[in-house]
Amino acid sequence: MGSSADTKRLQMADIARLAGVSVSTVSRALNGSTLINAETRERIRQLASSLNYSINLSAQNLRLQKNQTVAVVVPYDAQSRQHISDPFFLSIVGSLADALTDRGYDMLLSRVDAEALDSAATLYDSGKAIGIVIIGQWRHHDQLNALAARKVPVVVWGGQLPQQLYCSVGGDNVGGGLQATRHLLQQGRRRIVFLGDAQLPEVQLRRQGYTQALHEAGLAADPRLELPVPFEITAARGALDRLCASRTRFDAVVACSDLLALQAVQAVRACGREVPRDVAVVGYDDMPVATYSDPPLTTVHQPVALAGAELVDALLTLLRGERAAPRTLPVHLVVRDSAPLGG
Amino acid sequence: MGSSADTKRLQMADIARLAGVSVSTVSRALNGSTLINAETRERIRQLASSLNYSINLSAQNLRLQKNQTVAVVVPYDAQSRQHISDPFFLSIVGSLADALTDRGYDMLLSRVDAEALDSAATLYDSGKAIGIVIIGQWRHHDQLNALAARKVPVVVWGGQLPQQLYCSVGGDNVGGGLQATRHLLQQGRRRIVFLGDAQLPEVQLRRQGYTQALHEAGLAADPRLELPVPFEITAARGALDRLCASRTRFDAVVACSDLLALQAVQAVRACGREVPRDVAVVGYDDMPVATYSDPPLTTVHQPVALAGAELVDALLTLLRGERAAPRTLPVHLVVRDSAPLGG
DNA sequence: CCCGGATATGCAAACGATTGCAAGAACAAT
DNA sequence: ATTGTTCTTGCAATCGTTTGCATATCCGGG
Repeated sequence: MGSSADTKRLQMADIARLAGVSVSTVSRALNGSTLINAETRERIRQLASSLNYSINLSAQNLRLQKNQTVAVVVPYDAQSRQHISDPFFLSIVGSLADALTDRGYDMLLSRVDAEALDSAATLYDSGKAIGIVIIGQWRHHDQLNALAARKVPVVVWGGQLPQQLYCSVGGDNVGGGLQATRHLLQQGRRRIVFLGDAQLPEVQLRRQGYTQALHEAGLAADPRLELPVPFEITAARGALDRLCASRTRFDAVVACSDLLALQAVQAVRACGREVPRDVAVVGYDDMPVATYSDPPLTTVHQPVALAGAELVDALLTLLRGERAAPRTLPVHLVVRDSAPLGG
Repeated sequence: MGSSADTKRLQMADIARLAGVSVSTVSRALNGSTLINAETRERIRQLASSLNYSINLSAQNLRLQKNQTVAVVVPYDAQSRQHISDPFFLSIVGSLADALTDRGYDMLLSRVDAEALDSAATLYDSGKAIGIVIIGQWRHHDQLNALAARKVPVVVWGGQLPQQLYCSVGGDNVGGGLQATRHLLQQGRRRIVFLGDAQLPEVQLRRQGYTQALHEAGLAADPRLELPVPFEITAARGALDRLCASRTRFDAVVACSDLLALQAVQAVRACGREVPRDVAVVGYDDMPVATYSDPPLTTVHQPVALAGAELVDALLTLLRGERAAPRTLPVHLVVRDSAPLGG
């Protein structure tokens, strides 16, 4: 009694019966076919909408072999059971939601284990989605290549790598690393820590920019200054504290996210040094937190709103059967107090 | 040539032909029916998985009248064409993704115009989703009631109102407003600004807590101190600047989000006053930005991780045909520097 | 009065899976 | 040799739409 299931869902047959016509007529009327008498068509439409009828999409998709759903996959770290919580990824999700809605597609949001990115293909194989957007390459460039080889329509947010079969869209990571590091060098910093997990392609590329900037300045990269912190924020803090406690000197930090940068700020302060006087810090992503933080972060701005649109457009290109080339979106350094000009 | 569409998707009939059996046998084998000879079953499963076959869900859902998809709706403001970008809402989305994935459901993320919340019902009527989670009540309590009256399985993140037919899950807004305001009163603040759009039920409830705390302290609410700022952040800044420029005095602010609180901090500083010395500020939500901001925000913590789980559980209760009572989740004040103890 | 051509509608076969029922095969008991 | 059981498998109907084709109705012209 009172079950929500006792109200059976309306279907065309019901409308047809009430209107005294056949289901074919209802189908055509609702689809606006001119075969149907204009009056009848209008009458059926009124009836349907007054009953809040709307079509059963499983049946329609089955019949028309159609589907307007795109899967968006946010990988998670199975070991740490980490949630989707990184603000940057969530922003990309929001941006994708906007872009897909604008273009009339539905968005299916899924999580998959970051170690088994290829399992995302099930979403396509099963007909749940016509294509897949994966946020981040993580450690599995190979699996992504395998997906593309299988002709799964997939676009990945991330860096562009050699030997890449799939389409990627991402910020200019080399450029970002380069700009951040150059800026610090111009302010006279010489011992610059690089903070990020270089097993991730994007981080790897940023480190490439970092190294290149050092070389331009005639400096060699010091491995002791490369902190391969895991992705998770709280674990990063430990590594930072150890660095501060060690005899290793440093006067600046390039971090691979704004939250990492702020952890660095806190670690530096915890051992009695000041930002930016003793240590300048540059973040990455330019999330809202960067403007409001103490100090406001100098950071590499990523074009989030553009990201969603570019990812979706690339996927639609693939779906039309055309080739979609990887794209690199411009990034730029936003200078704030954590690594100011003239610091 | 080279089209991604030229590889036709596998179906059961293909597997059946290759295995030399009928589709019924394949169906039963893949579903693990014991009717099928164990050897045959294993052979078919191997074949299917080696071909990356996976079932067509439109067909399966149609046949089984089943669906494992829940729609999550994030309303947007059609006037300002505002994107899904509020960090709190995005966090709730992340939390829902976790909760749904854990329970084996898919999540369809949609946007709808906040003025037409009832249009979300299409997601249910069309069979796209078995139920709907709407994030926020916005101005349309009535529309939500209408949905519930129509037996659409819907759960809403928001406040509990009188005359409410739908199930809501939300933080304790009255309690949050009360705690925030009491805290400020205890620190000796007397002219407390309330910052938020009271057309939104959640804000309305928080204001109720605010007013109640004032009464407890023997104070009357001063309408000039209630700033009905729109939801959008940048527009709020203007209202704040006008308040600062006017002769209206105030020594504290209760804001309805952390970002609003930080706008208040900036406005206060812009007219030469200090936080918290001259004006104490309390935020709402306790997003990451609150810990890193300058100053770190005293704010009302909302249980985001719990929120997703509670919303999903409530929806599943409805889907079982049971009644789901509205739930109010506990919130608590986190005291940081923007409104410290002894300030 | 009959016929041709619109115009409007219905019949029935798909789409890809599931499942009740029937039936074939193998074998033992009578 | 006949019958009954048990174990496997296939047939065919079904889920809710869409759509090619057939059909029914109505009109004016010959």
